[in-house]
Amino acid sequence: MERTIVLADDHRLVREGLRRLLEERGDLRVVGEATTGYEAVEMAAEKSPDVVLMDISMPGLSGIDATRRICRNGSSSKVLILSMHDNRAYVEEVLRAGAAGYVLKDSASSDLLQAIDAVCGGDSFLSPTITQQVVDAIARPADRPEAALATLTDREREVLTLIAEGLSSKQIAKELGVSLKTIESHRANLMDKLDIHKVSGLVRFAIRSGLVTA
Amino acid sequence: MERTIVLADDHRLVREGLRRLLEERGDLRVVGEATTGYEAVEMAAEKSPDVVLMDISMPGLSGIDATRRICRNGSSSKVLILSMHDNRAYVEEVLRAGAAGYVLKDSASSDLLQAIDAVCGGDSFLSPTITQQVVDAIARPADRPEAALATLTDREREVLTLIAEGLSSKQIAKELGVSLKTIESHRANLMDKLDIHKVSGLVRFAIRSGLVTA
DNA sequence: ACGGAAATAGGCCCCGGGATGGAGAAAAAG
DNA sequence: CTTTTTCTCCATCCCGGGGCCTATTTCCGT
Repeated sequence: MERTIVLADDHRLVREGLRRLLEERGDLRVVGEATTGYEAVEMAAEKSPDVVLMDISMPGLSGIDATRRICRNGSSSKVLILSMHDNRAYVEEVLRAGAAGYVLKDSASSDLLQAIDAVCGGDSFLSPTITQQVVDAIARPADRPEAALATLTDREREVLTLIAEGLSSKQIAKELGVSLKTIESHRANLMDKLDIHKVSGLVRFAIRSGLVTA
Repeated sequence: MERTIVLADDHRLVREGLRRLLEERGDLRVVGEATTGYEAVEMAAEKSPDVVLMDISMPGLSGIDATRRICRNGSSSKVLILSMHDNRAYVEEVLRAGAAGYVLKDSASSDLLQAIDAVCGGDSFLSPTITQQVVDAIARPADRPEAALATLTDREREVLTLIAEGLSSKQIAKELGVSLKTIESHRANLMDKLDIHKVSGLVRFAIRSGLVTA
């Protein structure tokens, strides 16, 4: 089955190179080329390609903004970002904009072809380097707060959880069936141990520690 | 260059099948098989393979715990999880345990081979389905609150951010160079608009919205 | 020019809760 | 069995801030 593709990149040589790379495979056909974000949005609407291969840095409307518009317009086209940047912040932004994949420009061509297959199949694709970063981000967080969390007693951890869930000391007291004063003590003690003296800080600590979800 | 591999799975037929699958390629050699988590840990220490291909559900020590031990022992072996479960909770747990990749059991064999190459090269690898989930998790958060967030004025959003960062109204007033009462007004207004009347709720909303990080 | 939204500011009341300082009982650790 | 930790409870002080109401200025869109 043939896949249709729109290329969006402001450098002609890059577009021509990509076009040859893609069409070499036989089942991929480039049906349009855009040189600005605006053109990419228009062309996505006109041609309804399976994939829009989008560069981020383009004159006028950036690739990120173009992605946002295409995805917001309920298009069935998948946007695959082709970028030279491997910052995690960038990646998060384009994914939030609705991109289905993120391929680095120094990837092997096989990676790009694989990415196209993945997004056409409804899956997401991230370049290995990006995947690495995402995995690091998932793996890291639980390391730090765990130590401080361990210094709390079971009861204190329970109280902290309920604080982070938005209950007042009075509500917590009722919930746990003890006196208001008791909760206030636990509260004071855990704040002391964690050296966090604001509700906002406690909530963020509880979320980082996995006691509650944001 | 030849890669050495240790298989850890409690089902013999699975191990034998994997062994053939891997050795078919010529540059992969299975140097050991483990049937429990304990055996996997021992074998990783003895043979120092490039990759430990680890099932999660094994009698005794689970694959997750085995992964944790192997990684904590400063082994240079990469652990590649081979699992039938695609729960995000599972994935996060094994990644935190130190696994370099996560491959689903219903993947194509080419995915598995690719995963082995990736982790040997120092990259991480996630099965496409898993990548999809991770991307969703990154992309989603900004969707829901965005509507409510849009009803806030720039100033209110600014104040909300500072509240979530733990500043008191007085500090925010100083920071923004306006009167305390002004901040209290903004505060009251944004709480009204969001219908969130507790600091804890505001902080969680701000985190979900991406205004601040946990 | 007029109406509305946003940003600014003030007053008043009162509740939640942080800081400080004890104190007794039960459970775990030694 | 003693010591320590944990959980329980109480009092006083006073600040931060939520609820409620009003008012001024600026700016934007009609």
